[in-house]
Amino acid sequence: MQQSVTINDIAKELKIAVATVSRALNDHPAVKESTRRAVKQTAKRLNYQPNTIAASLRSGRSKIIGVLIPSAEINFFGSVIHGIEKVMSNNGYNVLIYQSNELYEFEKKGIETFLRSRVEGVLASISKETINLDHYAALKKRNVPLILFDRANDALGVPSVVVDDYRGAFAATSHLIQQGCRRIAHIGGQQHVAIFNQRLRGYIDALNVYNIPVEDDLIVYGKVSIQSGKECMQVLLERDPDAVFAVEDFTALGAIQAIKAAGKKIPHDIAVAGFANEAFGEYITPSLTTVNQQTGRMGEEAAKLFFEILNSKNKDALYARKLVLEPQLVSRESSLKIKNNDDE
Amino acid sequence: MQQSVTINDIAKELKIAVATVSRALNDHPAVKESTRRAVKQTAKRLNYQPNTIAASLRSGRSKIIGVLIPSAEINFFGSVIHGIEKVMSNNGYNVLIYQSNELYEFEKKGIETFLRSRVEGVLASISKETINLDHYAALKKRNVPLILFDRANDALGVPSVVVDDYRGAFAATSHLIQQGCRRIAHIGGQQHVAIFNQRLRGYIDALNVYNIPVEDDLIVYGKVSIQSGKECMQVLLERDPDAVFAVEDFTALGAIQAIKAAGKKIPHDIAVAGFANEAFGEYITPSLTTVNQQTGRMGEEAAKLFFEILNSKNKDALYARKLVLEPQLVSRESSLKIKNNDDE
DNA sequence: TTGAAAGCGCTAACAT
DNA sequence: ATGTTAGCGCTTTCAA
Repeated sequence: MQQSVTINDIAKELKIAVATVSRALNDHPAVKESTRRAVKQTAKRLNYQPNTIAASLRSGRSKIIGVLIPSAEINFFGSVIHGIEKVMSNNGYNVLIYQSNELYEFEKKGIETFLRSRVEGVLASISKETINLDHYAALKKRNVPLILFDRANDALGVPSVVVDDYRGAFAATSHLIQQGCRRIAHIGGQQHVAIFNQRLRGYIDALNVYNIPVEDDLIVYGKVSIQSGKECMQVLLERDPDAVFAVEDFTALGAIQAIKAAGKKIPHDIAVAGFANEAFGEYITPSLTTVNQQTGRMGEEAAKLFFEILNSKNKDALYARKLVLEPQLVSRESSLKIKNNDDE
Repeated sequence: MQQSVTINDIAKELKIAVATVSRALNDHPAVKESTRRAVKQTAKRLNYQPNTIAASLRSGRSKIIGVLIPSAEINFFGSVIHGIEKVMSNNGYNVLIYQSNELYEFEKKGIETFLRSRVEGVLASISKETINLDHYAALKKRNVPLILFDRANDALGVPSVVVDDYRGAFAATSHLIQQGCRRIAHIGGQQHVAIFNQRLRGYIDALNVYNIPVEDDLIVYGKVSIQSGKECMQVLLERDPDAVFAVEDFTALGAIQAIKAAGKKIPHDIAVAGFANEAFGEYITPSLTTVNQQTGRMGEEAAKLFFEILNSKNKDALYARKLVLEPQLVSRESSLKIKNNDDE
């Protein structure tokens, strides 16, 4: 950074007050058209760049929001960032990124960083490891709006954008039933993560609705990874399921590998469904039946929610706000035992 | 944002000067241990949060860097962000994100936003559409270090981190030759994008080294997408190649679809290699031979380069700096005609 | 080792 | 429609 042109320079150049320059630059109505033009012209000529830091300090509005995610390396979050940044940048806001790496300590640090940077809002997805939520409460205390996406937690009482995990799981399980499966296993995730628990519930309720007994033996819990999916499936294979609904796509992928290794045919012997609609699902063999979560839209909606809160007088009214996106079943080869294109 | 605790409050509380508080908080050596402790203690008690905006304005150091990428939705860039953010956050720096959406106008806007935000550096990947590079020169003029990654451009004379696209392409093509292929086609990308051009050159040189004639007929240029890959391959199929090296993985995927649709076997009739090591390549059938670009490391190295420049006296000396990461051939089913695990 | 004071660049009363 | 002025919260000389 070198000493740059300020509004002072422009003011001197035109022999007018800095206040007028400031007003002209910000399109304040009470400024003569001719002055405005003159100011903007010299600004351009001097190659003036507004200093948002100074503006922030004075106005108390940083025009920055913080986005806290587990990892930018995960496709899902990259996609959400994409949606968030799009809306923010359309509204003249900047996006600060912080990754928790699924670690509570980092998450806490991220919130502190945001607070120090005086972000005007935080959009966050809670890390898998996080159980204590006090650091989020700190935001509320300082009146910084918090909006959760995907990994939300109702206990915080903040607005959130989530996909209806329950219904997504219900749809996926129902689909497997409709394909004729009766011994449908489930590979679950960490149950303190709300979305994983809801997917389990959706699975159970779908079985109930179809009067299929829920067998504890057919439910195992893993760590949400390819490797874990493979291991869980190896356990399940001994219990002879005719389908498996995995808590997400990588788990499903591991399950597929285990099933293939065991010499069974998909979907003929065992049908498979995942959750998340990761890119690879479309290209593997067999292609993977899954649930689409509308990631890009999730980011956009979370960003919009932020602006709604920002512009509302009665902020508290919005704290109950919860936007639930409808998940979409994407049925592909891994589950289609019956020739049927209804679901696609 | 509400009126928060400032160092003034702490100073009053302890009846000392704000300067002392500032020094204590920043671990300035010339401050008595007891005062430092007292200050930090009251800071904590009053729930003081430093205001980085004020600090930035005064010190002229924002502790923010800007990252400009085409889209966070693309896995590759998510992965790079991951690496960048990791290093930055370890060094107490924050990361501002801006997406160009591959559009020149957005890219320009991003640089302006960064300049206004007084970022201390910019790490960027040039959009595919960008030909005019003046907006980058503006950074140099204002002494804001620019570091390019992946989509670099030597004409700018700024440090960069890239993968050796030429050698990656050379390795992939050589590998196809070693597998016994002789009529190796290439589906290229937009040739004004340096990395695509280098991949073409790597392909050509590999053929030359092995004394295989380069046939113009076997080279077609696409738009770097699944659909484009498919269309290009359909054209190539009429020219009877026994292998195809695609400029990147999605193009390769499209090519695979076209080859399968034509009833040919991979790799027996036509071997396929891509570039980028996208996640799906490992899971498709046949799994895709490709070139790994070390994305996470690319981000880390770019970030480290920034700190090197920041801490160096002779900044100009570093402007020639170019870090070339060695690409890694990942040979998988789509090209392995010979039983041979040497390359893996 | 500490304090006093200036001021980073801007905005927003208040005054004219 | 424009000018004057007082800071926003912090860091950093300079002085003690």
